[in-house]
Amino acid sequence: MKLEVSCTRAEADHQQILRCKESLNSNADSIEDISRLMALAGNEVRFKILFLLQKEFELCPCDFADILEMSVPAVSQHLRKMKDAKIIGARREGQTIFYHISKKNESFFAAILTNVQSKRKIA
Amino acid sequence: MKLEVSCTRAEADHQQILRCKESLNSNADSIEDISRLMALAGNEVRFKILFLLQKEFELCPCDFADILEMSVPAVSQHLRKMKDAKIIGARREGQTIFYHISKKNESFFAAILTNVQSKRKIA
DNA sequence: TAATTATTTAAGCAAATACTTAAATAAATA
DNA sequence: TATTTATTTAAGTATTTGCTTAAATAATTA
Repeated sequence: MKLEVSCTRAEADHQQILRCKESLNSNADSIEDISRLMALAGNEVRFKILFLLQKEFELCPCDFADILEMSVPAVSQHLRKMKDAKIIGARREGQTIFYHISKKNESFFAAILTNVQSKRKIA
Repeated sequence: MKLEVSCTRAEADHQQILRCKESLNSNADSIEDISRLMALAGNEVRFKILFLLQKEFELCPCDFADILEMSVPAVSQHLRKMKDAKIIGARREGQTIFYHISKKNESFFAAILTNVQSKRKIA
């Protein structure tokens, strides 16, 4: 891949391009963090898990397996990804492990999940 | 995969499970829509494109190629995905095509992209 | 302590993703 | 009209993802 300027159009605004590069650079960490969160929430199964956790506060892997009609290991692997990313947390009660949305990301996902309900009203 | 109830724990709240299933069902369309948006925005390159479009209003494929330091076809394929999903729109000016965030999703992404800046302040 | 139950982990595989390079469109200009 | 420029499209490929099945942990109960 060429690393030179790819476009030679006269109208190209080089100040704008520089400004954009700097903006990406100074926000690099949070851009990476948030796009990672979005990628995790962008899987339909995980999005449903987050949607349900917001409504019910906490649920266990076998609840999810029942509700989503999928295997327990498949659910468990999704939960693990979100737990690794600190999107959700876990609490043990005997053999059962209850998952919940972590405090840290509660408001972020609340803002996104709001759109599920509002969109339904419109439709 | 077994389609039966996967978990036999006595404490399982069958009303809760039913309520969850119904909630997913009645919101199925918007859940699918929004998780699809999230998946598209969850790619770091596309997230950067949206971030830049929010700041600069409109940019062309070769601007993005310069700024993101990647090939024009690679950029173009990301733009196409977002255009197909109506996340962004396009306007032609001679040979140059300028992309912008579509009115429809402007506020949705604004809410998400806000977190980029605020997170930077905290850090 | 042995068996059962809930969950996780690991290996394997099919599908999806994101790039590459080359070719095709489309508009501007010589 | 031929050439250049901006963009898109298409084919090929390596990587990632999300499932499956089987085995491993961990806690409860008989």
